Amino acid sequence: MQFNKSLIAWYSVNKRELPWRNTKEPYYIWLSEIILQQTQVKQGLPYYEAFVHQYPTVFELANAKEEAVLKLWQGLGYYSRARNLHATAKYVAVELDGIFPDNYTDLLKLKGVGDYTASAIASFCFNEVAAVLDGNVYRVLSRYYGIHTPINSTEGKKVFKALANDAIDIENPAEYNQAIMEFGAIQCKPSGPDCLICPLIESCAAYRKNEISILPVKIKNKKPKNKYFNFLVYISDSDKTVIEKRVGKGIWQNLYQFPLMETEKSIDETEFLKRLNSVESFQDVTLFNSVDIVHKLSHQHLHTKFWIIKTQELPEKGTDISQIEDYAVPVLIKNFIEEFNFEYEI
DNA sequence: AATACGGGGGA
DNA sequence: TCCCCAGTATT
Repeated sequence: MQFNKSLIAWYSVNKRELPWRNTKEPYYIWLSEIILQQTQVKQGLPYYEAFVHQYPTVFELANAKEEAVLKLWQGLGYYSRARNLHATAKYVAVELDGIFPDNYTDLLKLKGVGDYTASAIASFCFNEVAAVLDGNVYRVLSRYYGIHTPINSTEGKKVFKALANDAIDIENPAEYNQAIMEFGAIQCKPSGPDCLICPLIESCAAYRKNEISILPVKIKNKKPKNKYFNFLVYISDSDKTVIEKRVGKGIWQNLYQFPLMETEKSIDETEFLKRLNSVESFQDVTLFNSVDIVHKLSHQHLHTKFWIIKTQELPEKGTDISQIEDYAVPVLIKNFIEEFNFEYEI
């Protein structure tokens, strides 16, 4: 059997039951695809359920506050996805009367929708012949055809795109796209793939040449950069603290945090007080964590200290401590809030 | 052509 | 530690 027909046959037997597989409604497909970008099904699933429950149609999502969307997205990462999700919902609801574009070219124009997502929606919802190319597809194709071109190089993207367009089943692009991704996700896994029960074992170049473990080839990531964060956790006599919105560029845009003092290296209390007192009058300061909390992102390692500052008056307008859970915060801040337990402290 | 952008999980 | 994940936008 051909490569694509074999995958479809495999898929019909082995596919997982997932909520977005029971619909062709573009809103649900789009929502699931945005959530699943660089995110495993297991991690994204509860978020998908929450969004569908909270925003059953594109109109509810469009009418929501961005703050509410970010709060529901909290913990999933890559927050530009949530901001773009909301912006696109507003665009589709208002400008397109709630009707999503019905083809690859127009879908691609939506914020947060790139080549992969446009292909996925176009094929799943409208059966357009548009081959998806995600991490799973790269792996399956590179192994099956024995391609050593790095998948994250410009050349590689070109080569694999051509291969994907060549392999797609033009009679059933939706099934084929689902099939090759599912196959990559649960059988042709990054490590320890189940080759011995693989329907493609006879014709798989990587298996024949014993290259399963070295394919796909990928250009290595650069080392993450170290950063040193000091969060100023104020507690006033009237049980307020200071929390502020992250604006501008960089990570966690539009999420909330305690006032941040970033330093070149890890600092001690003397150094901290020196920098703090150059701005403010006396405070009672204690360090929450004696050892830096290292929050690891894919491109940054954040060495973090939380400084508890008890004070009569806040340096700026405060927020009731009882309300901090309402704000969308990075996981680093969320973990601190849970561990610190303000209620016990005040 | 590179880099920024999160967080969780597997080996 | 390092790699991967239903990638996209910006530089």
